[in-house]
Amino acid sequence: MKSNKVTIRDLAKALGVSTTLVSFAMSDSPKKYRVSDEMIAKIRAKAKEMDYQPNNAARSLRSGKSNTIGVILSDISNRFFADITRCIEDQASQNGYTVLVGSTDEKPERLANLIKVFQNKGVDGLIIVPCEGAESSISELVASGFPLVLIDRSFDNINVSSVTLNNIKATSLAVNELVASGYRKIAFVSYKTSLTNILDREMGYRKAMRLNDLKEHICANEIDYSSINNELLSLLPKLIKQGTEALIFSTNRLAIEALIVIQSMGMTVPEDVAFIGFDGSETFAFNLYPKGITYIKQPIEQFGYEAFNLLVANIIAGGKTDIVNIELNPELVVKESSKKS
Amino acid sequence: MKSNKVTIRDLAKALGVSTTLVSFAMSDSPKKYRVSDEMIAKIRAKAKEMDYQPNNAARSLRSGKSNTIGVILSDISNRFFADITRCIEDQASQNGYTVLVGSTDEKPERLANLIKVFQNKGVDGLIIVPCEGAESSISELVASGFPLVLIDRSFDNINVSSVTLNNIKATSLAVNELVASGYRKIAFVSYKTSLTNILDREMGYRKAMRLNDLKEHICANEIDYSSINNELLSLLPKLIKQGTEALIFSTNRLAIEALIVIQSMGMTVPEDVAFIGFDGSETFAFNLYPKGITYIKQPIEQFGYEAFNLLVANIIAGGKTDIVNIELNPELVVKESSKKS
DNA sequence: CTGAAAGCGCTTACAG
DNA sequence: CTGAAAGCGCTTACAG
Repeated sequence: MKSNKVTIRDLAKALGVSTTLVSFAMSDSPKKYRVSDEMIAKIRAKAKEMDYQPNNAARSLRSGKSNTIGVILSDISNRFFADITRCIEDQASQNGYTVLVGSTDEKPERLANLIKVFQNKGVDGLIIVPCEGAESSISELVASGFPLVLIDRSFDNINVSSVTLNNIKATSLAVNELVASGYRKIAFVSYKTSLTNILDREMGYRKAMRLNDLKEHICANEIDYSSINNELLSLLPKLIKQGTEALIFSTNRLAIEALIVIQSMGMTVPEDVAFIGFDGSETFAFNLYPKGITYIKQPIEQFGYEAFNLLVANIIAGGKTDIVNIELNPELVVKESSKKS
Repeated sequence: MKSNKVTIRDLAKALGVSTTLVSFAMSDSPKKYRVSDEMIAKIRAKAKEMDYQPNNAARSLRSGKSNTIGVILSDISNRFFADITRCIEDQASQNGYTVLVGSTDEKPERLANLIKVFQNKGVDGLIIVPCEGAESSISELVASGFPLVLIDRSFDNINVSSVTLNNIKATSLAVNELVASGYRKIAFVSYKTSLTNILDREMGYRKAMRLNDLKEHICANEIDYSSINNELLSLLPKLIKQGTEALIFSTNRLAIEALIVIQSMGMTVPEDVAFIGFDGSETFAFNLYPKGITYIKQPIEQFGYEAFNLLVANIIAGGKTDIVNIELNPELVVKESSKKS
C-alpha cells in the first residue's frame, strides 16, 4: 500500500501500452477480451519482473465485489468445524477469495450480529453453521437474496442451499456394525436439542434398530450439554447395570467425554461395553486408546469443498441460482471397540 | 455493495451539506476537524436513519490502509493459539479492524508464503507465532520495517516486539509447589526443540531444582514430538521405575498425552506419580480427571490484548515505534495431582 | 486486437 | 466552522 508500490499504470508505461491492456492481460480470463497470446505473456512477465501486486481495495471498489466470504461457525473450538474452515480457506485461497471467520458460540443473537458485521465488511456471501434458534436470522437472509450456504445443519422449513451429512445413514451404519458383532442391547446417547442433524442421527438409530427387530434405548433427553461430565457419570453406570452392551454417541464431544468417564470408572472398552463414537477429527483421545475406537467419520474435506463451490456459484449468479442441498456420505471406521472381546 | 447502497454523497444531498462535512462527522475523531456538535449529531442521526454503511474498499483505497491485520499461527489446531486468536479478534472488532488468520503447521516455508500472501492482501501489520526455522523470514520482515509483533515465542538474536510468557517463572512455580508438597525426585518432560520458550521452561526447572538443592532429571532429548504416544509409553514406566515421584511437562499436548498414557497403564495421579501440566486451555481432559490436575496457567486474554495493542501502536507509528517486549506472568492452578496422597 | 476515459466511494489538503 | 475538488488504483463500456 506504500506509495512505491507498482501499479497497473507503471506497468503500462514500462511496456508502452495502455492500462486497459494491462488490466485485461492480468485478469483471470484474458482470452475473453481477445488479447494476443504474446501480449499476455509479455505483460505478465513484466508484471512478475516488477513484482506487481494488484490493489485489492481498488479492485473491490470498482467491481463492487470484495472477493471475501464470511464463515460463521456455531463453535470454533469444535475441531470438526475448525477443520472444515481450514478446507474452506484452502479452496478460497486457490480461487482468489479471502475468508473471514466468526463464531456464535451457539447463541442466536450473536449470529444475527455477525451476519450484520460481515455484510458491513462487504463479504460477497456467507457460509453458516446455524445454531439452535437461528431460524429467523437465516430466513431473513434467504429472503434478502444474499448468497448463502448452510453447513452441517439445516432447517426443514427453510428453503436454502446446504451441505449436510446423511445422518440417517451414519447411525444406521453404527447399529449394523454392532449387530454384526453380535450385540443386541444397543443404546443411543444423545442430548436435548432441536437441531435436525442430531435428531436425524436418532432417527437413523431407530430405523436400524427396528429393521433389526431390536428394542430401542435412547438417552436423549437425560443429558444437558452444559454439564455432560456429571450427567454421564450418573447415566453410564446405570445403563451398563441395566444390561446395555453397546453405546452409540450422537456427537464427537459426547463420545470423548464418555470415554474418559468410562476410563475413570475403571471400565474398559469393549470388555465392559462396546463403543462407537461420532466423528474422529479430535481423535487424539481415540487414537491413544489402546484398543482403538470405532467411529462414524464425516467427510470433512468434502464439506469445505462443496460449500465453497456452492457459495461461489451463488455469488456469481447474483444470488439467483437454484437451491441445492448436498448430502454427504458418512463412513464407518472400524476398530476394536465395536467387536466382541 | 449493491448500487442501492447509501453513500456519503446521498447523505450530503439529503442534509444539504457537503460530502466533506459528512466524512468529517462520520470519522472517528470529528473534533479534530472542529465540526460543530449539533452538526455531528445531525449527520450521524441521518446516517443511522438512512442505514449508511461506509464502503471499506473506498476507504482503504483512499487511505492506503486496509484496517486489516494478519495473524499467523504455528498451529491453529492447538487450542491455546485458537483461544488467543479469539481474543485478538475481539480486540480487533472493537477497534474497527478485521483479522485474517493463517497457520503454518510449524513449517517455515509456509510461514514465508503466508507472510507474502497476507502482505498482498494488504494487511496493515502481522502478529506471528513463529515456528522453528522462522528466523530468516522474521528478520527479513523486521528489516523491511513492516509492523510486526511476535507472540508466545521469540528469538534471542532478533530485535522485534513480542509478547511472551515468563517461562522461567512458570516452571519454577511448578517445582516449588511439588517441593512444598514433599516431593524430591521431580522430572521435567520436554522434547527436542530449539524454541526459546520451551528451552526457558527447562531453564526455569533447572534453576528451581538447583535452588532447592535437588538433582535434575530432564527428559528432553528422548522425545520426538511426532510420535509422542509411543515415546511416552516407553519413557514414563521407566521413569517411575527409577523412582521419579513427580512429573512436570513443558507443553499442554505433552501433558494430555501423558495423562492418557498413565491412565491406560492402570496408574493413577498422584498415587503413582504426581503431575503438573502446562496450560489448561484444553482442559476438558484435565477437568474430567477425578482428582483434578495442577497446571501452569497462561494469561490467554492478556496475550491477545497486548499483542493487538502493540501492533496497532506500531501500525499508527508507521512501523517506527520502539521495540517492546512484554513478558506475562504465569499462574499455578493447584489441584490434587501435585499433593501427596 | 487495442486505447482514451469515466467513475466506483471515500479522505484530505487547500481555500475560505 | 464549512465546501469544492483532486485523486487513491482499478475495471469496463465505448469506440475504433
